[in-house]
Amino acid sequence: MELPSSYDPKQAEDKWYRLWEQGNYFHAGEDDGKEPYCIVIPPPNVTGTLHIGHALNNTLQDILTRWQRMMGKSALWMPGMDHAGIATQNVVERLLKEEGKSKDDLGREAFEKRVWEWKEHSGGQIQNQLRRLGSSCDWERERFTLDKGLSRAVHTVFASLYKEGLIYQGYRIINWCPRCETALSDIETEYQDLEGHLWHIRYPLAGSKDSIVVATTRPETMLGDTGVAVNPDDERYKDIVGKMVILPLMNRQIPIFADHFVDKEFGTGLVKVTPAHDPNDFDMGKRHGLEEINILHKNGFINENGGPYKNLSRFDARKKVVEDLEKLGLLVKIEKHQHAVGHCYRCRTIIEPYLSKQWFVKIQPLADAAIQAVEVGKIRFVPKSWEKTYFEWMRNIRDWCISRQLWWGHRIPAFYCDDCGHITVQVEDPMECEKCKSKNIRQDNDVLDTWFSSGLWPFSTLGWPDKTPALDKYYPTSVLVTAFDIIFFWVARMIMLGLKFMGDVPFRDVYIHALIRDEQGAKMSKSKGNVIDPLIMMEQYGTDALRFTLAMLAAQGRDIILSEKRIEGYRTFCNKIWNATRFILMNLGDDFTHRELVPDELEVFDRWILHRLNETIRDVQRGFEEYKFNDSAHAMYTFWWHEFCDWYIELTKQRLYAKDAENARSSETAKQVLFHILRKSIQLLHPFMPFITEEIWDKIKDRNEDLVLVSKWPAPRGEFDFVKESEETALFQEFVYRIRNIRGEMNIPPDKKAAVVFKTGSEKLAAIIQREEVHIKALAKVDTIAIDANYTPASTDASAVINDVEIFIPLKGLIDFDKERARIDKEIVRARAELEKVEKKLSNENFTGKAPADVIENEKTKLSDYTEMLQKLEQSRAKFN
RNA sequence: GGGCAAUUAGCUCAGUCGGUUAGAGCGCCUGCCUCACAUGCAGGAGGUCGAUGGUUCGAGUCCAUUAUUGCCCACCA
Repeated sequence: MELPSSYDPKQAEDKWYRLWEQGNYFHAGEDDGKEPYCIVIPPPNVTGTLHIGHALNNTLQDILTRWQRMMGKSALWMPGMDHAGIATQNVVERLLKEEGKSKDDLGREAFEKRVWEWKEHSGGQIQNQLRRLGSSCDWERERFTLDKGLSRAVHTVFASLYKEGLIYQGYRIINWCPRCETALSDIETEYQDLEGHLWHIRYPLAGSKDSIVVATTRPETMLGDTGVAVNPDDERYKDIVGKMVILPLMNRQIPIFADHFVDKEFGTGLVKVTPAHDPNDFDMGKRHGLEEINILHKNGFINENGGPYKNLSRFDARKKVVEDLEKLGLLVKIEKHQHAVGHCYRCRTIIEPYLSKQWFVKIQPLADAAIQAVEVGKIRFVPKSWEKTYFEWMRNIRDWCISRQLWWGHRIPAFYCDDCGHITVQVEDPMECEKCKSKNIRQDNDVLDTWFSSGLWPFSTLGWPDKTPALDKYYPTSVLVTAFDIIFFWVARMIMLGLKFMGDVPFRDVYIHALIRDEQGAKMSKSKGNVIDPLIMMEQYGTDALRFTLAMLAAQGRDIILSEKRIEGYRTFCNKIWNATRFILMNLGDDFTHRELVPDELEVFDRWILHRLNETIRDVQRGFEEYKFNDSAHAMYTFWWHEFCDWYIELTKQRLYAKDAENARSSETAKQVLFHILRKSIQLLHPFMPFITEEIWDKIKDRNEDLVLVSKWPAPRGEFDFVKESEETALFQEFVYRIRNIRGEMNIPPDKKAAVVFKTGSEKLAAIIQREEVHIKALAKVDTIAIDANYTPASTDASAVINDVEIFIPLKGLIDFDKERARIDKEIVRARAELEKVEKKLSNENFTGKAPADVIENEKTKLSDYTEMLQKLEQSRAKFN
C-alpha cells in the first residue's frame, strides 16, 4: 500500500469529523452500562468566534474525553453555549449603532429578536469551530443557557432561594455602568490605577468667617454632599463637630460629624460625605441619618438635584465644578493622586457607585459549604495553588448583586402586585398575586446576571430540576477544565449552587490551565492585533498540529507564550508520523497479516522498543491522570521520533532488505513489531491528534475493526518489560554515537566508509559487538569491524572510550591531527573534572558516613570508570606528543 | 496595602522524592538531496540554574532575605 509522501490535513479532517458524527460516536448513553466520565464544557459566549484560548481549553477537554472513551468509560462531553447577557447585548448594540440605531429605537421585543438572530449566527460559527477543532462533544445534548429547560432551572433556583430568604431586594450602593445602564456585581468591575487629582476644597462654616478644607478625587460628587466627617479623635477638629458648613455651589447647610471611618492622616482629615455616590459615605450616612441625594441620571449625566450642573455629563460636571470653585476662590490646591478606578468589564466605561434597588443573593451560607467542600478534598484544584485564591475570595465574599437592567437574559421571575404591593415569586409565571389574588401584576423588568444561569450549568444541562437518568449517572461530573480568570465568576458559583441544589459537588477536579499570551508575553486581544486565530492556524498547519502544540505547551501553573513557529514545528511531527507509517506500510508487503508477538522470536532491538513502548504508555497515562498534558505529549514525541524512527526503524532496514532465507524470520518479526508499535502509537496519539490517527488507523485496522476513536486504550504488558535488552541497546547506541561523533568532528563524508577496531577484554561486550556488527556498520557508516583485545593503535587512529571498550578508527591520510588532539583534549578535561568531583566526594568522611549505600556504591563505580577512561584517553593523547 | 507566580542555553520552556556529565523544541555552526520523510539525516557549539545567606555528606530542587517581572485582590475620600 502506498501513501502520498505528505499528510493532507484538509481532506482527512472533513471526512473524519463527518463520519464520527454520522456514526454517533460521540454519544454517551445513560444505559450503556459503562462507568461514567463527564466534562461539561465551559460554555463559550455567543459574542462572536472562538479565540486561541478556547482552542486550548477545548483541546484539553477533548484529549481527556477521547482518552477516557478509549479507556472504556461512558465519556460524555456536554456541549453548549452561554447567552452571556451583558456581553452579547453590547455586541448587538454596537451592530445597531453602526446602523445608526439604538436599542430603544427598536424596543425590548424587537431588540431581543435581534439578539436571537445574532445568537443563531454566532452560535453556528462556534459550533463549526468546535467541530473543526475535532471536539468530540455529544452534540445531541447541546444546551444553551436560555433554553426552556435551563430557564426552568433558573426559576426553580431563584424561587427556592427567595423563599429561603437567601435572595432579597436591597436599596444600596452598587456598581453602575452608565453606558450599559445596568448594575454590575463587584467582580464585574475591574479596577485600574489611574493618575488622578486630589482637589482640596474650602467649605465655609455657617455663621462664621472660618472655613474648613476637604479633599476629594471626585469633586463633582459634592453636589450630593450631605455632610462632612472627621475622626472623633482628631484634636484639630474637636471644636467644629456638630457645626454646620455651607456647601459651596449648592448653598445648603450640611453638618460636620465624627466617625471612626475617617483616617486622620489622609488629606486634611476632613471628608466630604456623599451617601448616594460612595459606598463608605453611604454607610456613614446610614449611621448618622444623613439624607441621600442622587445627583446622576442612569446614563451618568447630572440630574435635577445637581442644580446648575443639570444635564452635564459627569466628566463635564467635574470640570465645571472645579472651574466654578476656582472662580469663587474655594479651590485651595490640586495634588496629583493615583487611585484605583473601576471600569465596566464589558465596555470599559468608568463605573459609578450608584444608589439603587437591586436583587441580591445572601452568599455567606452558600459560601461556607463551598469552602468546606474544597477543604475536605471533595473538590481538588489542579494545580493546588489555586485553592488559596479560591479560599481567599470565598472567605471575604460579599452579597452578590444579581439583577441587571438589561434586556437579554433570564427575566427575573418576580411579580409585583399593583394592588397590595406583594411580590409573587414562583417557578411558573403566576396569573395573579398570590396574596390578594389581584390580576394586576407586573413582572420585574430586570434580568439576572448571566453568571446566575451558568452557575447551574453542571446540573441544568443534565436535566435538573427533573430527576433524569443523565443527572443520576453523570453528576457529579469528573473534571472542570477552565482558565483562572473565571474562578470567581463561574467555578465558585457552580460549587455553591451545586452543593445547595444537588447536595453534592458539581465536579471532582478543577483543572486550571494557563492563559495564552503572544510572543512578547502580552495578553492577546483584538485591539492589540496580536491574536493568533485558531482557524487560520488549523487552515495552515492542520488541526492536529495545533492541538499537539497546545498540549505540548500546557504545562501547569504558568502562562503559555505561543508563536506560530511552534505550530509549524509540530506540523513536521505530523509529517514524521505520516512518513514513518508510509515506510512501514511500504515494507510490510501485500501478504502481511499481523499476529500476536511471540516473545521467543523477538530480537534484542525488538525487545528494547517494546520495553520503551511499555514505558511510554505508562508515561502518557500518568501525564493524563495528573493533567500534565505536556508530559504525555512529550513522551509520545520523543518515543516516536527519537526512538522509534531514529533507531528502531533504521535498525529494521537491515533485516527488511536482507534477501537471504536466513533472514526471513528476522524480517517477519521486524514487520510484526513495526506494525505493533505503529498500532499502539496511533492509539496513544489519538487523543492529541484525532484526525491523522483516524486516517492512518483506517489503513492499518483489521477488516472488522471499528475506528481508533473507540479502540481499546493500550496497556503496558509485563512480558514486554525487557530491562536487560534495553541496557544492551543503550550500549549499542553509545558505540554508534561515538563513531558518528568522530566522523562528524573529523568531517568525514558519508560516502567514505570507515574501518573500526573495537578493543576490549570483555568477552560479553565482544559478543554483543559481533552480534550487532551489521547494524553498527549500517548506522555508523562503517565497512569493516574488527574486535581485537590486543590492538596497538597507530598514531593515525582516532579513538574513543566507552567503559571497557576502546574504539579506534584508522584514518590514514584523513586524520586531522589538530582536530583529533582537540577532540581528545575535550574528552580528557571532561573526564578529569568528573573524576575530581567523585574523588572529592569519596574522600569526604561525612559523605561516606552518612550517604545511603547505593549512592556511595554508585560513586565508587564512577570512580573506577573514570579512572580507566582517563588512563585510556591519555594514552591516545600521548600519540600526539 | 495585601496575596500569588515566575526568574534554568540566544529565544520559549521541562526538570518527579535533594543523589549519573542540568534536558527539550526553535534558532545557530558543520557535513549530507543515504532507496519513509530536506516538513529530512548525522554531528557540534551554547548554562557559575536572578542575587545573598543558611540547612545538608550533597541544593536548580528545601529555608530565609533580596532584586526584577507579571498577575490577582483591596471602600481610605
